[in-house]
This record gives sequence, C-alpha cells and structure tokens, in this order.
Amino acid sequence: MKSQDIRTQFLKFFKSKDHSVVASAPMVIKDDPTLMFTNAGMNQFKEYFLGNGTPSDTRITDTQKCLRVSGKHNDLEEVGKDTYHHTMFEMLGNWSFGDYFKKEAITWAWELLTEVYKIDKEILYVSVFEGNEAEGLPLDKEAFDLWKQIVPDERIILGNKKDNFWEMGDQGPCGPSSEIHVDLRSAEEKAKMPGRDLVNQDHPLVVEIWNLVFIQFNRKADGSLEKLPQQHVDTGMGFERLCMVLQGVKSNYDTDVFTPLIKEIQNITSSTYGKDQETDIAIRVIADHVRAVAFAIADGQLPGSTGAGYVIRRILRRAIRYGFTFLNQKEPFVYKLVATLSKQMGEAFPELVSQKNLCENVIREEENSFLRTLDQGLVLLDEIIKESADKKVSGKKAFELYDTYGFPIDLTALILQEKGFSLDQEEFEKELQKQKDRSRNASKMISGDWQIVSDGETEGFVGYDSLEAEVKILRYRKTESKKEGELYQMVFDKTPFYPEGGGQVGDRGVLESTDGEVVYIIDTRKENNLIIHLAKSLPKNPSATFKAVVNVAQRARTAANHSATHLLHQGLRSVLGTHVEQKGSMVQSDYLRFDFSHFSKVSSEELQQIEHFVNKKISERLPLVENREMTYQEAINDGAIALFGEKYGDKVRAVKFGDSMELCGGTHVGNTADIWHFKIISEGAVASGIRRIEAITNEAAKEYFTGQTETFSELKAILKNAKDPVKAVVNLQEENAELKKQVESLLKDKAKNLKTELKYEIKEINGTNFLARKVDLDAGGIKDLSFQLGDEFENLFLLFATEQNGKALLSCYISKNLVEEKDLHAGKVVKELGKFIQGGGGGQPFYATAGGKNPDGIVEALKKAEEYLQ
RNA sequence: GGGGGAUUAGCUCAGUUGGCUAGAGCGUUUGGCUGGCAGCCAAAAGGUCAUCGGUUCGACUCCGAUAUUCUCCA
Repeated sequence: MKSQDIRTQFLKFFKSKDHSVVASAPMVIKDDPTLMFTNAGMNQFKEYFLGNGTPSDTRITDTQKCLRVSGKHNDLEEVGKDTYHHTMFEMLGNWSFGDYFKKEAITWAWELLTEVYKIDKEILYVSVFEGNEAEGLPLDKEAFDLWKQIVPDERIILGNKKDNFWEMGDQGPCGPSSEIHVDLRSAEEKAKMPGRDLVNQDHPLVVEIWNLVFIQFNRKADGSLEKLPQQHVDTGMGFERLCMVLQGVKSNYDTDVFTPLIKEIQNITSSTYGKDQETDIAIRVIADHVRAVAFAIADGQLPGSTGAGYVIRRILRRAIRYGFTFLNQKEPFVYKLVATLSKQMGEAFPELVSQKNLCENVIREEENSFLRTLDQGLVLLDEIIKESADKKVSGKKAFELYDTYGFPIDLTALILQEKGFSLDQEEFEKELQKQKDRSRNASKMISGDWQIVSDGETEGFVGYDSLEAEVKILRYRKTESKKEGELYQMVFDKTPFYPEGGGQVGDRGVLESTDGEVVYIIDTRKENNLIIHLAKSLPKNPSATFKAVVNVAQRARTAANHSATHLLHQGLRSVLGTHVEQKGSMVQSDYLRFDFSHFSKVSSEELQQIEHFVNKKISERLPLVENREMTYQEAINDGAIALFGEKYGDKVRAVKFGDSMELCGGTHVGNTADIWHFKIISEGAVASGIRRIEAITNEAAKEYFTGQTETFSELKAILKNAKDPVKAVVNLQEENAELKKQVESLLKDKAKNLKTELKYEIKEINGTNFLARKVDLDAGGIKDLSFQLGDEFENLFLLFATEQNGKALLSCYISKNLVEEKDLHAGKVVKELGKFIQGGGGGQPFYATAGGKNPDGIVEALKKAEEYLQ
C-alpha cells in the first residue's frame, strides 16, 4: 500500500466512526510559551483538554506534522544513526473530547490495524499501565480487561509510569496510556527471544506504532493529581512507522515516504545508499532534515538565531555538515531536494508547493553562509593544531571554536582523530554546561498554581466593540522571572484588552475598583486560548467587580498601524506582484514592521508608489467592514487573504477596507481616514527572498514630518536661506576638501621651512650631530620632523620640547647607529629629563616621548640634554 | 533574552607584551616591455584603524558604552 493511501485510509476509517477530519495545524506554535513546535498530534487540541475552549466536534481525526528535536528518545544528534527516529514526522490521531473513552478507542484501534490494514495479529503486542504506588494509582484494569477480550494474555504487557503514563508537562492533563507494538523480526529471531521481552527496549524492529492515551487527571503545580470532570481520548500513530509495517520493509527510510528523497540524494551527491554505514547515516540525516526544514519554512518559520528559527537552523546545518563530511559536498545541495519533496508530498500538504521557491532560496542561502563558517573554522582549527605541541587539544579551545565560530564539535573531533590528535571531550562538555546554565538562569520563570477566584467560563475578548468593561477576575497566579521580576497573571470573565497576537502588541490599561484602587495592566497575552493580563500587583480584593479600561491613545495608534499594514500588504501586491506574501508582521503603537516574500530590493520609485497607494486608500475614507461569523472557506471564496503557518478556527473574522480583505483577529480603525498618513521609514532584507518594510502612521508620521521640517529649516538658516540648499552643501563639502588639502600642504611647507632652519642649528658635539630646542609643533609634527631630519643626518641626537595647553612635552630621537655605538636609549633620556617637567614617559631606544605638567622645566631639560654626549 | 567573537585600503586579510611615520595579495591609475589562457616590469593613488568616551608621555593594540555583524546557549 502506498503511503498516500495509508494516510487516506486512516482518515476514512475514523470518518466512518463519526469523526470530523481537520487539517494539520502549523508545525510552529505561536501562543504557547512552553512549546516551540507541534510535537504531538494533540497540541492543537491542548486548549480543549485544559478546558479553555470547546471543540466544534467531540470526535476529531487528522494527520499532524510534528517536529521533535529533544526529549527522551529524540536527541537531534541521534537522528539518522538508526532507522526509525525522525525530527519531522506525521502523527495520525483520533480524539474524543468528553465523548467515547477506553472501550471504543481500543476496539477501533484494533479493528483498523487488523481488519483495514490487515496487519497479522501474531506480530502485535499491547501494553497497559501497571499502576504506581507513589502516585496512589492502581493498575489500569479497565484497559486491561478490554484488551483481554481481543488479545491473548501473553500479548498484553504491563508497563510502568515511564512508558505507560502520559503527561503533557510538569503540570496539566495526564493519564494512563495503552500502546500497541509491532514485532517485525524474522521467524528465526523470534524463536530466539519472544517479542514481549523486547517491547520498549529500543529494538529497531520491535517498535511502538500507536499510543492510546486516556486522559483522566490533572497534574497540579504541587505534583498532586486531581480527577478531571470529563475524560478524553488522545491517540497518536507514527505514520512513517505504520508505512514501514504495511510496506513490509525494515526501516522507515525504506518506505516510499523517504525513497524518492534518498534516490535524489544519491543522484545529486553521486553516492550509494546501503553500502557503507557512514554514507547511509549521512543520507538518512539529509533525507530527514530537509523535510523538517522545508515544512518549517513553508509554515513561515525561517532559520534564524533565536527561538524556533534557531532550531530550524541547527537542523539544516546538521544536514549540511553530514553532506560536507561524508558525501563530500562543498557546495550547496540540500536546496535541490525541495523539488522532489514538494512533488511527493504536495498533495497532502499544498503549502509545500506554493512555498517551493522560497524554501529553495532560503535553504541555499543558509547553506552558503554555513559553508563559509565551516571554511573559517577549518582555518582556525589548523592553527590550533599547529599550536598544540603534545598532540592534545583542550576542551576549552574546541569549545571556543564551537561557541564563537560555530564550528561543529563532531567535525573538530573527526579531524583531530584523523590527524592523530586527542580532544578533551569532558572539558568541552563542562564548558557547554556552563553556557547552558548561564542561559537558563537568565530566562528562568517560575509560575504558581492558578488561584480560582470565581467559577465560570470566560467570554473572552470583547474589545472590538468597547474599550471598557465591567469584569470579574476568574483566576490569577504569580510568576517570577529574572527578566520581568514578580508578576501577576489574571484571567477575566470577559475583557476589552487585546492579547498579543497576529503581530499586534497586547493592550495596556488599568483595572479600577469601586473604591478608587487602580492596578496597571502592563501587557496582555494569550496562552492556550486564554487571555492573560499582566500586572505588577494584585487588587486588594480580587473577588470584587472591576472596571477594565484600555489605554485609548495606545490602542488608537496601534489600530491605525494595523489597518495600514493591511493596506501596505495590498499595495505591495499591487505594485510588486501577487508573489508577495506576508512572512511576518509586527504592529506596535509607535511603528509597524512588515516582512514579505520578494526577490529583489524594492526600488525607491516602487516604495514611493506603495506609499502613494496606501495614502490614496487613506484619502478615500474607506470604512471598516468586518464579518466575525464567516467560515474559513466562505472567506477564502470571497477573496480573503489567509496566511501560511497561521492556525484558523471554524469561524474566522474577515477585515475589509475597500478591496483589501484579510483574515485577521486584530483591532482596526473604523475608517482608513483615521490613519491620517502613511510613511515608509526603511526597507531592507531579513533573509534571502524576504524583505522588510518599516513604516509609521498617524501621530508618529506627523512627528516625523515636523521633525524633518524643523531640521530642514535649521539647515536652511545655517546656509543663509540659500535657494538650493543641496547645492550649497555640496559646494561646502568640495570647498572643505580643497581647504583640507591646502592646509596640509601649508603645514608641510611650514615643517620644511622649520627643517631648513633647524638644519643650521645642528651642531657637532664629540662627533655627534646634536640639537635641543623648543619648537612650536604638536606631537605628530615633532615626530614627523624628527624622522625627516633623521633621514638627512647621520649620528643625530635630537631633543625637542613643546608646550601645549599648559602641559610640557619632550621628544627624543637618536639615530640607530648611535643607539648601538654609544649605548644610548631615547626612552631613558626622556624619562630622566621628564623629571624637570614633572612627568614621565618612554618609548623605543631611537624615539621616545614624555609629558609633564610643568612647562617651566623645559629650559632646564634642554640644557641637560647635552650631557648625554659628554 | 544570556554569553563569546569580529569591525584595519575598493575586495580578502596581516599587524607579536601599547612605542621604528599601519602592511600584504588582489583590484585601480600611470609609464615601459610584450602576439595568449589571471602576460611581465616599474611607479603611484587609495586608511576618521566602525563610532563615542576613558586610561597613558604615547592607543589599531588596554578599559567602558553604542552600532553593525557572525556564532553558541535558552
């Protein structure tokens, strides 16, 4: 069975069991501080498990693109070494939200595997949670009894808390799980050792394929468990592994999910898969990683140096590194695989097709820059090798190479090994740990349990229509971090405060109680669909009713910027073309920032046209038309612009100004006229194929123009109201350059004159040409003069003195031959003579300077100079 | 967000513990030689040593801040 069909069959099966099929959520997560990437099928439903939202359907099924780079079995550095771990993978799942529970979940899973996919029952094992005394949890008898009716006893395995009790994190929903494992070993192998002994033992051919989680508890901050009012089912089946089973191969990489990529890698790199272990690992690494990176970029996550972007960069660089070392790829090549990938998976994931060009460009650029880094690292490593005499390289040196110059440690180790050098790996790890601790401390956040003030569901955001509301606090908690200090997070029963999202900053404002107490809300954020208000303090009586008031001025300016962003987006598409797609957006009260796909610099003419386009829309006084109750499909059919990598609910909000229509949750002006004016203040690149425009509107634009006008008036005033100020400045610059040259040549003349003058003053003492006198030159001039005289006279001893800003300066020049013959040292001379001017100094044997604060001593110092030649 | 590094001629980079008027290669210009695929020889021009401040007799070099950039960690 082809992988395409395996996927379709799964969804079809659960559809027949009354599940509704939903699309995969984006791989990159935006509103959950504890998670960067979707790492399991349940992530997009987390809010339902937490009780922060209600699903449209109680039975749901999907295939979810997931990314794992860390965790108990998923160290990035291990991917590719075996045949069954991946960074990016698909998770097939079915869910029940307070609907069916263990019975249906177990029977259906078995039905699908054995009757639809027709997997031999003899190779399947199931596991059940054995209970845990410390937690006070008994054996999951319900699941055990259910399995007993289907599977013989010897195929049921009892699993411990580590394997069979699933938790979302330190806190939150959790419960026992039941896993289905498959034994793909040969009959011979099976005879040697029963499959049940290999379950959960990391055997490549005895693997878990499906995990059925029965969510029935909530883990609190103090570690205790609490029974949930509603019970849920959360299942996840690894798609690639399922394909392996159904296609009768022994490795995920031998399924048709990977074979097209592997074939292409062999083509491009002229290598062969299946002959040599190192080559095989490299090919697997590249095949796996290009998937992760391409999917992430298609979801709008570019490689970068922070957060999720950094993870993507690391994955891509690992692929490049393996290609570099084991497949001898010294030029970008990973990007060439995108075409194959998008052809192969584009049907199930259309974003891969529409974002193909961008993926290729971004990956190629990243490859180029990393290859440069590698080149530089190789040179540096060479130097380190040359410097280490005892064939040992310290961990500290290796760490510096890694930390500062980004040179991969395993490459360092490999090269050293080839040259017969050893590396102190332990010391390296120690340095790395130090760095990790530093970073962790800097971003540590402790959050307490939610304190429930009053029960009830929250209505959520009501701030589209009003900026004030009577609210009650539902719950609050205290958080502490180094960055922000102590903060209180509060959830209201409804709120006019817009939470940060869609690029728009969170609202600020106040919470007023009836007795006049005021608590400042410093930011509003969204976590798992819950709107959280941040404050430095808590009201005295949290159970009272408050008036929540949004900072009107800030909101108005932000709204102007957000609406302008939409017009800008439209303007860009109109001026540059419809290939322009939003790649990032930031809307603040003082400016807006918009990143978009476009492959060349936006010229100043184009920028002007774009500005003009937006300002025309502003002057057309277009009213805001919004529709909050559309379905996604209706909106798209109406021509609304939706964004890749954005998660949309069943009901979307469409925001329309004239012909501009976007799906958007942000706040906007009632009429484009409220934007006043739009001004682009910068344009530049953020990555290959991505440009960034920064712009201002409203009062900021006004201030900008006022400031510019003021500067210009001042400038004009300085230029005596010249008719053409630009020309006047150019003239000034030219004149200035001319004058500089003249001054320079005059100074040269002066020095020349002085030099000729001084030549006659030089007298001979004991065969040495000697001159000591005061001159009217600065330190540089004296030096210059000394060396010029030095060129013309042999056996020269010079002592110049000058007075500058009330300070005295001495300088001594001694011809090199004199230094040797007479054992003179200019440094010593100025140091000794420096006493007369109450100062000190030094320098080299042939030229030295000294400074002091007593110019009256100059005469004495000059007199004494002669003594050095006696 | 935290740490480390880098910033020197148009480009790629040297510059040892602060001190000889900041160098090289490529490129540019000029002159001469030469029938070639980086032609040869000679000469010249080109530098606020990222910016600002500090220490010092003296800072490209040391210290602090800023900007830009690379990189690791979270």
